[in-house]
Amino acid sequence: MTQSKPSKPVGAAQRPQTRIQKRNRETILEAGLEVFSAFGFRGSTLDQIAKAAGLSKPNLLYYFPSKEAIHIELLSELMDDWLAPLRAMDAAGEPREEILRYVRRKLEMSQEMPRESRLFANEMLQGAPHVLAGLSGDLKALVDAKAAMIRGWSEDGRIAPVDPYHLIFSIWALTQHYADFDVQVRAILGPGHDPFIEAESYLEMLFTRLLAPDPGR
Amino acid sequence: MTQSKPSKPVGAAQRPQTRIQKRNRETILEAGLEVFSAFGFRGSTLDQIAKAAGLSKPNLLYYFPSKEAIHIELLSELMDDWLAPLRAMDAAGEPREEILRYVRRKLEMSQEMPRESRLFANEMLQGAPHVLAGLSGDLKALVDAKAAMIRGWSEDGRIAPVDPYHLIFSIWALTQHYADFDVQVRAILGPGHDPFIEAESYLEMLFTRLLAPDPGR
DNA sequence: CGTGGCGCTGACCGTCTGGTCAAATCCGGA
DNA sequence: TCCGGATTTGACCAGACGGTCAGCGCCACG
Repeated sequence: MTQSKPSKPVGAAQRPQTRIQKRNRETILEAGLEVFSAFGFRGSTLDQIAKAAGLSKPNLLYYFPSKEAIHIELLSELMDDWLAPLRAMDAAGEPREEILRYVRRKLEMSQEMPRESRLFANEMLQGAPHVLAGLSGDLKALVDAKAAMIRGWSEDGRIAPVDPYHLIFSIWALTQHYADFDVQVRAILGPGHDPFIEAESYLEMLFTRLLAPDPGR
Repeated sequence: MTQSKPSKPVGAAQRPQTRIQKRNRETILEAGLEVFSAFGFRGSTLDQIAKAAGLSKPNLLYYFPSKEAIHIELLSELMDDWLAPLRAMDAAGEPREEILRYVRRKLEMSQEMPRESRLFANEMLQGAPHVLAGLSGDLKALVDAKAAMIRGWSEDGRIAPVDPYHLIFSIWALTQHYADFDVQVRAILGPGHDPFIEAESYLEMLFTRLLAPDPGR
């Protein structure tokens, strides 16, 4: 029977005990984010991650059972942070301000956490093999709730009538685009432009016009 | 000196002579598109592509000098098709109709050519190592020209004032999102929804409201 | 000042991967 | 029919990859 390695930390199941464990797990996840977001899952190697973390490859595998485990851990951590601003959208607030705040916050996150955005985009492009369950579960439930809220605002005439699901999609698409396609955006704008500053006022204008109630009547 | 393989086809430099060559090159590119778009460049293997093409691996390398050569060929072919609708935007047309036609065509392409869209997105996420030159060259020139055109429309009061560059970015982001994040979109909408049909009317509405001249005054 | 277990590592393994090569097969034109 | 080049392939290679393992240091605690 198996002996040895009696307390090898497995995945994220148990409580991370030692502070060394906590520190090294965080170091590894940080390095994993750096590498995975730049090269994708299959394009990244344990050696790359180990080097970025300043640890040896076997040491990585002492804290995580496999390369995939690091990836999965990153993705599940990500989903929480990523959706927090959507959760914060408040039915009691002023509708256009709530939506615009969400747009602004999401754009901020694209600027400050482009690696997370790319990691997520990569996962989606591959067909979301690791998070598909989460998508049609938690995420769908959250979006359903918020969509109902937005629909309520539309029906009350506080914002123009819009499909709330596609409104949310368009917020995601427009904000994450500036992180995921950063190279293209910068190549086209040329030097001397800050994509994110310009995007902020552009998106504010776009959603203001889109949501203005009684646009023509 | 090198003898043998006197007429081995190299890249896309020479004229593809035989019809066998033409057929097989097309078969390989089709298979490469299938595999690369699903797994990314590093995530795809020559064996996968060979299997998808129904050819042997050495045979692949008889027609293309390397895995990367297949990838590059696909990307450069792609850029042309991908930008054709933008090229077709006509200064002489009715501005809103020209822009909306572009949006519709781009959305159509997302639906009909999702593999190309994902291939391109993958390349962007990795920092566009193979097409960076093209981005800041041809692409930038094309976008500059069309942006100037759109700015002219704005200044003439035929559409509302908008930053033309970010207008173009938003068209790309909103249409390609439905191809690249297809899994997520479908997971959230649930069965019984056709994302692309809904997207068409949503985007038409969005850009109509965005571009309507004299929105409030 | 032991000592037991946590933390860490060099060496190693089996597999996969991109690519090569010599040889076999195919095929159109003379 | 025959031939030379075009096409195809099985066998192979060197390196990279994810992962394993036995053992070594080190440190907290008694």
